[in-house]
Amino acid sequence: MSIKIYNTLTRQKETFEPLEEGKVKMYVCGPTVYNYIHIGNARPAIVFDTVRRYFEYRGYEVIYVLNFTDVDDKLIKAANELGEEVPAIADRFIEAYKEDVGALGVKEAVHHPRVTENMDEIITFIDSLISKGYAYETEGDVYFRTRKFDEYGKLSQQPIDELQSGSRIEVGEKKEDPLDFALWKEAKDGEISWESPWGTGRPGWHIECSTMAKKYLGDTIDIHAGGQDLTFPHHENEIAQSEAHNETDFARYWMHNGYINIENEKMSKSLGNFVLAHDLVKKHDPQMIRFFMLSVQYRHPINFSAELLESAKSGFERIRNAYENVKHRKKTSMSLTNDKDEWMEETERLRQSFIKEMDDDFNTANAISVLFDIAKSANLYQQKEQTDEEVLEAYATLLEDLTGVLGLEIDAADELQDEEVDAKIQEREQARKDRNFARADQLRDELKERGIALEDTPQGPRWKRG
RNA sequence: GGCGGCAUAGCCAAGUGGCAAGGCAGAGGACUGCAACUCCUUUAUCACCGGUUCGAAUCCGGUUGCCGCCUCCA
Repeated sequence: MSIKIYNTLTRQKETFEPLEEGKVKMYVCGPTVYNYIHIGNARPAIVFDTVRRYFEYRGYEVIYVLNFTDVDDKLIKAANELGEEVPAIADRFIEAYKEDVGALGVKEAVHHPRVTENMDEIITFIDSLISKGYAYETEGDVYFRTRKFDEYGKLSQQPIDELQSGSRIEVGEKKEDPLDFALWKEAKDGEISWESPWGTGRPGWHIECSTMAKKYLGDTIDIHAGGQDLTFPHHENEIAQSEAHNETDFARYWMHNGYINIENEKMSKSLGNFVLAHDLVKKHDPQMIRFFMLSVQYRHPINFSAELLESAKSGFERIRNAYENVKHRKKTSMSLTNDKDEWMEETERLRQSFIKEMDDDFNTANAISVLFDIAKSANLYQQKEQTDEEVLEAYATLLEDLTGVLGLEIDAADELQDEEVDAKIQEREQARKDRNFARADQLRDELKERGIALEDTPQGPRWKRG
């Protein structure tokens, strides 16, 4: 069995074949760090983290690179507005990004390159493009000669002449052609800048990714990923730069995630209808946000609302309950042999069906439906009069493994310990024995007010927070 | 104007040629002292109109509606 990926470049699903056996070289376009990220920015972080986790689950080593754009127009603007230096702002929001995305279960990348730390490589890259005739300098700026790259438009599948009709020609244009894009921008007075053969300035937006992907992963990488809107022009330009420079294919598989909408409208900083991940993870269990995001195929749009988040939460509770049911039952189970084998086979069958769904272009929506199948199966087994410890353990492990692949943390506190709660439960049990149900209910209500939910099972009472 | 996507039950969402997954919400039942958890039962002429086919949500043509990219954007 093999993993299939929908490749934007070919507009079809293709079997994944790594350049190097057992390795995946993956570059994801990261945030421009001038503000907190909104939940739209959180989607690619979560989606591609899940892709990475799945590759790892399937035995690949993933060299995961996610860059930070720590100098550009928006950062300079923010610096002016806040009266701070660009690096201070960048540092602050890189930390915030890591914190927010970390709360959402996203693993740290293997490399987190920053533009400002790769300035030499960027300048060398641009210089080399000029030598090859793919770029030219005018009045301190350097532009890429777009029409010289024959395959321009192959990712977005736009005929080059149609692009021109839509492109904006700015006043005081220094470009040879409106399609040309900036590799290097001359610094205005007081702007943060670096020395270069073309005077002081800073890199254009696209060049950083070409340079850093090459530096950390090589001339050709396996997977390049990002939001749908980056397809054009960002990724198209990256291809042009990298392939002109390296004279080989840049990325083999291009993956793009769909948008998050608010009230069916695109969420964006410019429209002002965005929800900051920073705020959201404080209001809701970040696990639920992640579960919600993964409940839809990554290429499709998601509509976001508090109601939908609640609905996802109820769903995830079901899976978590099944896990707790199994864990709890394990305490009172014994070893049996009669139907053990078929249940063990059942757990393996369920694991395989999860793999099958994820193999199909990381279909997390279907993978989650397998999680629900597992929950049902586990609940049915757990309710039998006699249960086998190994089977229960197999279900628990299965749920831990597969929720882990999705970056979800199911492993709640194993042994809840609280003497005061235990004392109340004991008291309630006595009251129940005495058929003093008024007192028993009173005790249960008291606990509930403290955020502790009691559940009576055939194996005795248990409790959980929430 | 160019390129592309979407339309499936009250809501969310898979499925892309062979009897329409799953979840949430609702209804009924089992379990329970009552609950909770759980289990069982239950809800769809797949936007519309044509066509291809033994067979279409799925392929083709058209219509309508919504959305995105072409300009900073995940």
